[in-house]
Amino acid sequence: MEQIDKYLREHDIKPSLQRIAIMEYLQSHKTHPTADEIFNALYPSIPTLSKTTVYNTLKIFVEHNAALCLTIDDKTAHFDGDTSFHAHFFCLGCGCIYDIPIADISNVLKTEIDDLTITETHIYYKGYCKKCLEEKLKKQKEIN
Amino acid sequence: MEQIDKYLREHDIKPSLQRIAIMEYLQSHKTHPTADEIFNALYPSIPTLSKTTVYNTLKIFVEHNAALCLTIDDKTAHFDGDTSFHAHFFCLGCGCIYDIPIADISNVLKTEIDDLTITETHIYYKGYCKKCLEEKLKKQKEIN
DNA sequence: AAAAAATTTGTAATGATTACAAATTTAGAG
DNA sequence: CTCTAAATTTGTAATCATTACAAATTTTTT
Ligand SMILES: [Mn+2]
Ligand SMILES: [Mn+2]
Ligand SMILES: [Zn+2]
Ligand SMILES: [Zn+2]
Repeated sequence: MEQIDKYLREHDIKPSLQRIAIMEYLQSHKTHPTADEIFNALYPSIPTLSKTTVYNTLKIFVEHNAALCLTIDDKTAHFDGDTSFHAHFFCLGCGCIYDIPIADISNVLKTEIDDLTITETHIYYKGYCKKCLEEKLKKQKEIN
Repeated sequence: MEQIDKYLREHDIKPSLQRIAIMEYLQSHKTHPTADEIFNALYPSIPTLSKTTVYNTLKIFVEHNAALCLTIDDKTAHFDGDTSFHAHFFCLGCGCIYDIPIADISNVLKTEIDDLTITETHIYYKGYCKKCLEEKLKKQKEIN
């Protein structure tokens, strides 16, 4: 818990009960949760928590590079407490998101393009996890 | 225009006045427009056009791999009539999206991971275009 | 202890997207 | 050509994630 406090300070974020709880949740759950999922998970232990606070806090985390906002899912934003460079897999069936380690491609990816200043690079895979692929094939069969 | 008709048929999409107009717009405007932008652009020439039709049609295009849906912008979906593999740059200031050619990284990117079946691979850069970076620096100065 | 600043909260608004049923158009059979 | 069914389009209402905003609370400074 002291680690979280330190992590926030290192990113110029003043720790508070809510901020610590949200960052602690982000870093201990590698599921890339949505704001809503974080709220529902923390609400029982922090009954005064407001959903607005979750949204506000996540925005602060992202602005201070203490967390990543993933726009891989067109329905809702997902958040990642791991800011190291890695790719993501998004299942079009169930919506789960997995981390995908990526070899060093600094020689392939650009850090500057023409007059564009790059601040973030994202690599996303989309497809179907094992469970969802099986269900999909089963439905295909039923049709034929 | 005949080209569009053929392109749609090749993707098993029955051409209609609206579908042709939307695909024609997508392929002739490399701006990665939103559904709303497409609607506003086509409405003058097709006054009966419904925004629902634009959404429905774009969904069909994506399902048939005749267009790409970009989730790079957390505000709204953008669409791309170019389905060849390329990366995108999204300006966090003005929201413009540029195509970024990408060297062949088939050796780096995966096509199969564990039990995950990949159907799409996306590479996104985020940052600031020249104009927006200058505005941003100007505002910084004003503060200091 | 009082005042100011920062943070949190609850509610209302926003805005993109979807659900749905009616209207229109297209395709096929006779 | 005419009738009927299927496909497509349309308009409106609903959904739902996110944000705006102002009041309440907590923290910091004086
Ligand atoms: Mn991750
Ligand atoms: Mn493109
Ligand atoms: Zn799945
Ligand atoms: Zn810009």
